[in-house]
Amino acid sequence: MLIATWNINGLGARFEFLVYWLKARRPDVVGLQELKATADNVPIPALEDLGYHAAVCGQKAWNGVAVLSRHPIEEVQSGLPGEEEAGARLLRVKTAGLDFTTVYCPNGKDIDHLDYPRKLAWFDSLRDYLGGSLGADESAVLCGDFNIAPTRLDTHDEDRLAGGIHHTEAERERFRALLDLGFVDLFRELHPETVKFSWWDYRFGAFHRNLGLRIDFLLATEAVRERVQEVETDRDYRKKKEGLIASDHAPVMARLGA
DNA sequence: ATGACGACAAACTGTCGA
Repeated sequence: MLIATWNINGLGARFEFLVYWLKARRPDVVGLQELKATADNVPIPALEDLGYHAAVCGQKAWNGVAVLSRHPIEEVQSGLPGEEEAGARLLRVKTAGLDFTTVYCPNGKDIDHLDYPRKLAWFDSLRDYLGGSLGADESAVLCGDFNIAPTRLDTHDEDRLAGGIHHTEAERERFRALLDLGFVDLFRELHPETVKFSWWDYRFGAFHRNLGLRIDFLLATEAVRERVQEVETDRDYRKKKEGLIASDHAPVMARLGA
């Protein structure tokens, strides 16, 4: 079974590219972020034709998350409780035997911006919400765009960027607090020393110079981690495909055994 | 190296992203 997370940067702009990727990789379950679309803008019949069920937590223009699954989906939670003002950023479902949550965590903009303390507070809310509802032996996945580079291995320039947005100790504490709930970072578990990014700026020729960040994660509980065979960043799909423009994020995928 | 890119809403420019 293949699970994945992907910030697609606009469902309307990316749908054809998304279909292309779904056909190529055939993931069983995928968490999508940054739909920038409402639920009724999601082309459900086209997804059904490809064999996917869909659950959507959307809003106009910004944010928005969804789960696509080749297995039936039971929606558990749409929106992070207490953080409604931050937008459509969390969706939790049961599918394929998993407690599967996908999140689009706030960016924060800059450490001097009002959005930065709001970002930290949002992570506190996420920890409190999950901490109160996560079963110890559960097969749970928490995936998405976390907008935090957890360690110096997860950024192209720790020396220059440390202390700035995505690289502050306060953000990194928030990330570790999620791990403390019983999650592990699947990519880092399998590749303790590997520098591989999941996001590259559209500007500066950043992708081709590999000036990126690893901010998209598949976190999972031990029951899932035991099943993991491989984890990879689908870097090839950060590239233009048949004239279609890619997202600025690459998908991150994990192969699970039975 | 902070400009370059791209999406979106609304309007042909501004805001946001990370």
